[in-house]
Amino acid sequence: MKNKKAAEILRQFLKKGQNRITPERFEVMDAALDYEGHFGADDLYVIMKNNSSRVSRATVYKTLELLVQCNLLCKRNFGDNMTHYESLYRKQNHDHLICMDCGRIVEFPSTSLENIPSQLCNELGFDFSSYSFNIFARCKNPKKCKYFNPKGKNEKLS
Amino acid sequence: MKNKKAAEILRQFLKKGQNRITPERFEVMDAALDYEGHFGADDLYVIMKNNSSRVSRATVYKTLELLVQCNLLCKRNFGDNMTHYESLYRKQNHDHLICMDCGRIVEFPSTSLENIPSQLCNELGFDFSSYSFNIFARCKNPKKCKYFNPKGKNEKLS
DNA sequence: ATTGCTGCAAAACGTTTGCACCTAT
DNA sequence: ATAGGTGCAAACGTTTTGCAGCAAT
Repeated sequence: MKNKKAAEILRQFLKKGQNRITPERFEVMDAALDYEGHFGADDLYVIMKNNSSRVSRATVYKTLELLVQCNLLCKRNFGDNMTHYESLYRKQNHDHLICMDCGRIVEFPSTSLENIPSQLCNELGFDFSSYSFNIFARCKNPKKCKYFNPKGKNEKLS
Repeated sequence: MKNKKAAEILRQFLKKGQNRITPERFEVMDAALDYEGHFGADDLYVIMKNNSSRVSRATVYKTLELLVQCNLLCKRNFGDNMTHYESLYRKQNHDHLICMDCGRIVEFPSTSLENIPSQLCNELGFDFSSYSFNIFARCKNPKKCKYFNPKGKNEKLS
């Protein structure tokens, strides 16, 4: 177990519920927290398999949900109909700009929004939970962008 | 054809490309623009089928993309891994609050954000295309909410 | 006549589920 | 001993694709 502090958070969370403390869950946690950037559940499964882990796809998917519940991860949706996860552990608040040409994801601090979401919830009579703010844009010079993806894989984003 | 002005927009758009002007495309356009609120591509297909249309699923999916391209529709992603479409025709700019208990979608004007997205694109060296701003929240009193969904269908949203 | 569009069914994709076996409690 | 978790494969729901026939240009 590489992330001891996070492991303690997970352990406490599992104890609180009726959840069992299993090695597989910590294995998934380590892989998830070590991942740089945003990943899909299946990506992580493949990575773990390539590192000769024996966890199953089902366990990876279920454990990621647990990690979201205890705030070690968060979910993101960038419009490509798959769930992206991202470590929240030791990270500051930020939002995302997605390049529609090359698929690059640029993070920027959320300062511009600050307390707009919770304020709006109050006005509308809701309890704030979370928000997502994504900007979709294009490299100023896609041809010269080293990430340029001529297939336009992310064309469908919006 | 019910929406004559929109039909003209679509017609011009199709002519500009190498696209053909077919009755099916106008049929999908009418169904889409007449829909109140957000809909999935398959929802629309089923509705059209129930109204004894002969369009195929493939045509509905493809035509919706065309309608997005000519700005009659826009895509939304609320985190449930399916694409929601919404008419842009005669609608003002707004964002969405999604209730995680009952799934209700509340629209509110985008005034609070205004020009933040395009400003940020400039700073980061991108050409602004679009943005999405979703707030996830819960009814202050879910038990009394007439939309209350005890199954928590939208629990996975974030 | 040509090329793009249609409908259909099959495939693809990410994700969830059912179940027999296993293991933490 | 008994919930709850695991791995596997099958099922799921949404979306895309291949293809033969059709229709707009």
